[in-house]
This record gives sequence, structure tokens and C-alpha cells, in this order.
Amino acid sequence: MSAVDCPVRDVLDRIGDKWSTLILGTLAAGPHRFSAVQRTVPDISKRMLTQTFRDLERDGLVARTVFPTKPPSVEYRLTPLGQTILEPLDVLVRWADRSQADIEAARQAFDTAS
Amino acid sequence: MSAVDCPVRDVLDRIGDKWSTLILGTLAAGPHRFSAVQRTVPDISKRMLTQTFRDLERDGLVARTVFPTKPPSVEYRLTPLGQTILEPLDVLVRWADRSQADIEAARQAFDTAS
DNA sequence: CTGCATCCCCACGGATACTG
DNA sequence: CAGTATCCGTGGGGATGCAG
Repeated sequence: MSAVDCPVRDVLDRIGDKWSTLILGTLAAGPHRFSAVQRTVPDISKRMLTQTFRDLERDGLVARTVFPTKPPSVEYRLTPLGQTILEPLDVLVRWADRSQADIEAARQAFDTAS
Repeated sequence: MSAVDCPVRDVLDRIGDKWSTLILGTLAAGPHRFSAVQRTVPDISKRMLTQTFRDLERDGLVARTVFPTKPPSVEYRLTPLGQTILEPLDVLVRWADRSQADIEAARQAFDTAS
């Protein structure tokens, strides 16, 4: 399809997926270990956490560091590139907060009208 | 789950879905008829176009006007609220464009390293 | 503690055909 | 032209168990 090679599509897919933004938001506060993120985002499964981390790492937004302790621990943190996405994300979040009431009102109007 | 009542989640889901942003982008240039949007976004099916329009309308981002011509024609246009989402969207698009090369490089590095 | 593999279900979305 | 209804395949993602 025509959108396959669109760079915006990649970003939208990542932003829009269920967990990426929550993880990025968590890491925005500083580096976290695997299990720390899992505690902060309680509903995510190990499987999806691993997979989302890998996607974020592959895109260069998150860096992964293994500490050869026993048992091993792994730390994830935002890369410089990852830091830069926080601002566009924040713009979106602020829009959502600002528009929340309007959207809710529109929905109720739409639902009662139908 | 804990994120169900999060207003940001609603927005992210809409932004992240396959067609909404393309439609919003089309309507940003002005009102369009159903088939006009379908021509601009070639890969979308009638089914998904209708459904996405309804979602956008329900959230108050898009307004739908039926002209009782024969055969009937329907026009879609951004609402004032819909206009306001263009800017956050644009911030995201500009980030995507700016970071495209970095992301691509990170992916290639990641893929060859594995 | 971290992460991979397997199984499995169900919602998303495409194709097609039909109505006003 | 615009929208609806039905069918159906694919894959996202949850649960669980095993490995390093």
C-alpha cells in the first residue's frame, strides 16, 4: 500500500500502540529496570513488555544495559533521540487534557441523538 | 484496566489507528465528500471509511452534512475542535520527519547487530 | 530477575454484495 | 453516491511455562 514507506506511519504506529507511550512516560522520569517498569505499568504482561522494549530499542528511542550481577538485572533508559519525542508527545497529551471535556460532550450528544 | 478511563488513551487510540490521521489530513485542506476522501486515501475500503468517519464525528472532530440531492451527497469537514488537533499532529509529523534518518540508522544498526 | 517459546482467542479490518 | 450487512482470514496480544 502507499503508506508503507511513510516515515510518519512508523511513528504513529509506535505512538498509537497500547504500551509504548506508557513506557516512554515511565522512562522519562529516569532509568528503570525491567521489573520496575512492570510495576509502574501494572497491566502489561512480561511478553508485551519485552516486545515493546525491543521495538523501542530497535528504533533507537530506548537503550538497554545489562548488569552481570547475579541474578542479572537490566536497565532501560531513554536515548537522546528518545528524549526528543517527549515534547511532541507532551503536546498531544496537553491537547487531550484540554479537549477532554469537549470530546466527552460530543460523544454524549452523538449517542443520545442516535 | 487502569488506562481505560484515561483521556489520553482515547486520543492515542484515535491518532494511532490506521486511517484517522490520513482523513484528518485530507479534511485539513477543506471539506470533502465521501468519495473525494476515498479517492485521496486510495487504500481505504468503504467500510472502514464510513466507520472512521463515524468515530471522528462521535468525538466531535468532524461534522457531517447531508445534501438531499439526487443521488444524495454527503460532505465532511473539520469542526473547530477538529481544527485544533492539527497542530499537535503537525508537531508529531515534524518530529517524524526530523528523526526519520536517526530511526532508520538505529534499525539498521540493531538488525545487523543481532 | 529477565526473556523466549508456545498456545490460543478474538477483535480488526478486508472483500463482496445489497439497499435507499 | 453513500451506507449497511455478512463472511472470513490474519495477527495482536494475553496466559503460561521453561531457560539462562
